[in-house]
Amino acid sequence: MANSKLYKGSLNTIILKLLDEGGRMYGYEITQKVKEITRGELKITEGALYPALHKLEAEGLLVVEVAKVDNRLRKYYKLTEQGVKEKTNRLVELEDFIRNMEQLVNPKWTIN
Amino acid sequence: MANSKLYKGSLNTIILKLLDEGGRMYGYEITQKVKEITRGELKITEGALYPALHKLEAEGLLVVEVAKVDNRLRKYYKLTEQGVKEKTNRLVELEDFIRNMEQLVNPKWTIN
DNA sequence: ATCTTATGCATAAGAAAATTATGTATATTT
DNA sequence: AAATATACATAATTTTCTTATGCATAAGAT
Repeated sequence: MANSKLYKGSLNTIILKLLDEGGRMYGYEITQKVKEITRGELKITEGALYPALHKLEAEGLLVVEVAKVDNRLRKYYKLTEQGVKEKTNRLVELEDFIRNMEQLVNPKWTIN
Repeated sequence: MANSKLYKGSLNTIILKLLDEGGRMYGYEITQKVKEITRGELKITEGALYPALHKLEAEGLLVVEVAKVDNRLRKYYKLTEQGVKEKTNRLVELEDFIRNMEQLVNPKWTIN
């Protein structure tokens, strides 16, 4: 995914958020979008992405729709109703995580 | 570590940062400090902490000093010179990570 | 014309980092 | 006396990712 181990665990959140925005996206499109948004700093590998998509689908958070464009296969994914809810949860978790990490590395107020 | 998977991969960064501030700390103290700073939201488990400390020590980023307080054992850890450098790198990575994640979930500027 | 890169999917083996479950031992609180 | 807090440790398992590989078509470069 990246040179930093910090991204471990964040892939599902990223997928859910992008699908929420994009309406529907296919795997390769997700990898490109992420690369674009992070200006090349984060590259989603296929070995991580496809299993993650399959898992989210199996969990009922995504539905897939197969299309053929230019004689090439595409699998469009979109959020289910449950997926939208889970996306919201994941984003809250992400905000909490970021807040806690910033508090840890740059404490704004001390307790004692 | 926490209910959210996002913390996966961030433990070493947390340890290095806390030791940089605290000068020297022992394992249990780290767990309490983290709980305190995050107001209970992040609990470091021993099963994660102790192996992590041992690994950082083996990598030469920490040195240990054993003490006996109230007839109980304590292993004080502190950063080596190399540990201080690595801490700096990890904090930069953390900032990059946070910046990228915020850009992904809440894009402030579009590219196209 | 051929080779490389881009597009598009997929899985399998292995590594890394955690969780969960134990285990030992002393001190303090109820 | 029992439960909780303090203090360390490891082993089995799970989760998530990397790395490597595989197949196939389209487009661009030499």
